[in-house]
This record gives sequence, structure tokens and C-alpha cells, in this order.
Amino acid sequence: MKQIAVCIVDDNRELRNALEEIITMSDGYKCIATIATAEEAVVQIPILKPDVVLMDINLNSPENGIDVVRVLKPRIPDTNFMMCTVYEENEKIFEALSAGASGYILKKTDPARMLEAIRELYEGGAPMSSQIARKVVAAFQEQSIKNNNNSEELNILSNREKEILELLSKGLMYKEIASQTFLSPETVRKHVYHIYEKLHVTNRVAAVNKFYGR
Amino acid sequence: MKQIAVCIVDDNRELRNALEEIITMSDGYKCIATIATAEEAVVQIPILKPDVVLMDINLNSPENGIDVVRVLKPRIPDTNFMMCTVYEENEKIFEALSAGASGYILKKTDPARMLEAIRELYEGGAPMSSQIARKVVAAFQEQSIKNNNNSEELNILSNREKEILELLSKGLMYKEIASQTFLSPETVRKHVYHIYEKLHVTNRVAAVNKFYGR
DNA sequence: TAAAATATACCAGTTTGTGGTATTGCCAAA
DNA sequence: TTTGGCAATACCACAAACTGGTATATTTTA
Repeated sequence: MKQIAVCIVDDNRELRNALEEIITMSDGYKCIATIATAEEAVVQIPILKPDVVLMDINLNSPENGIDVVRVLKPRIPDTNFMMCTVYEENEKIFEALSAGASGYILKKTDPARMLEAIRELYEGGAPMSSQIARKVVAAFQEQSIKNNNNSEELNILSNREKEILELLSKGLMYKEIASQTFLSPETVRKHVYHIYEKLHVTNRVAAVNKFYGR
Repeated sequence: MKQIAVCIVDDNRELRNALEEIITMSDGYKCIATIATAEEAVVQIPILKPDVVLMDINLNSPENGIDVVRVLKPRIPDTNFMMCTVYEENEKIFEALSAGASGYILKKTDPARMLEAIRELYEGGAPMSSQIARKVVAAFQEQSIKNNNNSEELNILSNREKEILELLSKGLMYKEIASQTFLSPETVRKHVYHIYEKLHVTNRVAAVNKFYGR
């Protein structure tokens, strides 16, 4: 079995050493580096190209572990990043995953499960506790809902108004909308005026945001 | 320990019986119903209000298991649905999760893990294999990418410019942006001027569209 | 050090936002 | 059936906001 090359990034020396020992002691894993700072991680990791990086989020430096992932993942897409942290906050989880991390486990995870997670990550999985998975799923479900625009506000606009808002949302000027719809620019303006009234907004961007979620 | 009330929906009699037996034999679980058709599921499950439903996707009837979840989840949000299927296709997974399922496991999962998954689901987790989790994460990341535009055009804007474009995209006026950023409105205007130059557009809406896809 | 990025200011002209008036046609309630 | 309301059309006018330039100065960074 090929050894999985792991790199540890954590500013806490004790934890770093503890993790290193666990990995070194285990068959099928090797620890090729331990790094304490974001700056060094950004420099060293692209050179080392480990299979898996265990990345702490808090690195008491201006850049945190998530920033490091954001920078590195596009450069070395074959390396998988596992966030390894004390946080279980939604915000951090989503930020980390958006940044390109593929796994997210808590520091309190026991060594055996930790090693298993590293292997899963290496084999193309996304190890995380089912609690964290639930949060990801919830976010996923929310996004699905957003696309299914709520028909309440969709139907308060007349067809003509929807048509004009659509053109407005492309960044066209009244003039341009007018010539496309064969209306007078003044009429377009009047429609827009009503659209704003109905959506309770006072400019194009806000109207577009309100009607098409975000 | 409270017994978790489970309901099984599967059109295959053998599998239904096998699952029922596993659940009935295990401490902490009880099987309160086994259902073979989508039609019966839609009728019975809201009455039974089980804690967890094991839902097969293929129910050789016009409605499949995902449709059943879509109908039932809004009616009985406290019941958690676990898709239990032979498929591991992206499409089905996302469709199921969008429909309101919280767990997704494969039929080949061994009984012990299956029971564990049921409990995790009941306790608020989203059990799924780390392979499936990876697909969900990938989908999640794609959606994030859509928001965080392709790095070409993202990086031609300075941080200040990105900050101002962000506020612009909320429909704020120069004045408002100025007071939020402690800049003079004239300075804001100048930044916007540069943003338009860089993005090759001539108004806010077009700039926002260009920078944040659509 | 030279090139960006950042910040401020002013000008001229254009586009919008806001509100008003007015006509036409349609649909539903009185 | 008449009346009232609303969608759609169109025009006017003022003020506010925006766009496109030009200018200048400081700070950051490559």
C-alpha cells in the first residue's frame, strides 16, 4: 500500500508533534513536513506537493488556514486539504469548503478516526462528521430554494414589467430597452417606476436583487 | 434510550423484510411500518409520523421516492428521510437532497453502519459515505465559484475596488458607500470609474453582472 | 525607482428617479 | 350597464445620481 504523504500545518507545537507522531507511527502514512506559519505553508507546500494537508484554521498570523487553502488549492489541485480545527461554526465550515478544502474534522477526533479520514480524503472522499455534513446539506438545500423563486413577488409584476425588468437586469439603458420593445423611453421609465413601487426599492440594482434572489 | 420509530418504503418485498428484521432485532429501534408504494407512503407516513423514513428511490410507480420526499418533508418536517438506494449518481443525490432528504446511503451498506446512520440522522446528522459527501461538497464549491468569479477578472480589481463593487452590487448610492467606507463620494466615484474601465462596462448593473456571473 | 493603488476634487453632460397629467382598452363589481 | 380600477402607453419637468474626463498627491508595491 502506497504511503500517503501528509503535511501538518498548525501553530501549536505540541499538537503538531502529537499529530506527527500518530502519522509516523502508522503504516501507510508518512509525515513529510510540519509547518507552523501561513507564510511558510504557502511557500513549502507547493514544493512538497503532499497528498494530504492537515490544516489548522487559527494560525495566529494575518493569514489563517482558510486563506492558505484558497491560495494553494488552485496551484496544486491534486493535494487534498483537510481542515482540522476546534471550530464547528457554520461560517468557518462553508468558508473552508468554498476555499477548496475537501474535508473538515474536529481536533478532538480520535487518532484512529483521524487516520481513516486522511485515507478517505486521499481516496476521493470528503470526510466530515455527519453533524457537519448536515450543515453542508442544509446550505445546499437553501441554495436550491433560492433558485426556485418564491412566486409571491414574482406575480405582483405584470408581464410587461417582468419583461422590462429582465432587460434592465442586463444593464441596458432606457433608450436601449425602448428600442428593443418598440416603446417610448418615457413609457419604459414609467414601467420601471411602477416596478420600484411594487418591489419597494429605489434603483435598478436593488430591484434586480429583490426579484432574482441575490 | 428512546426507540427510534422507523418506516421502510421499498417496492422489493425481500429487501423490505430484511431491513425490517434488522431494525426490529436491534435495541433502540422499532419498525412501525413497511410500505411498498409511493401512493401508500404519501397517505400513511403523515399519519404515522415516524422519526426516520428509509426511502428507496425506485418504486416502479409513476412517483419515485424523491417525489415522495418532496411532498412529505414540508408536511412533516420533524421526520427525517434517508434515501437508501443502489444509485450513486450525482443527479439523484442532489435531487434527493434538494427535495428534503437529509441522509443518503447505499443499499450495500452493512447492517451495523445502517443502524448507526439511522441514529445519526435521528440526532441531527446527515449520514452519507464520504464519497457521496465529496460530491455534495463539489456541488457546493461549484456554486461558490459561480459567486466568486473566475480569477482572471477577479484579480484585475484592487481590494478597494472589489469592496466598493460589493457595496455597489447591493444597490447603494455613492453617498451611502462613501459613508460606509469613510471615503468621500468623489473618491468612490473614481473607484467606480476604474472598475468600469477594467471590466469594460458603462454602468453598475453591467459591472455587477460581469463580476459576479449573471 | 517606477508603476499601481488609493484618495480627493472639479467640470460638463447624460441618465435616472420621482411625480404629475392624459388616453386607451379591458375586466370585474356594483 | 355603468363605474371604478388597473395595465399599458406616452409626454413633461425637476432634481438627484451617474458617467467620463482631467488634475493632483500620497502610499504601497513590484
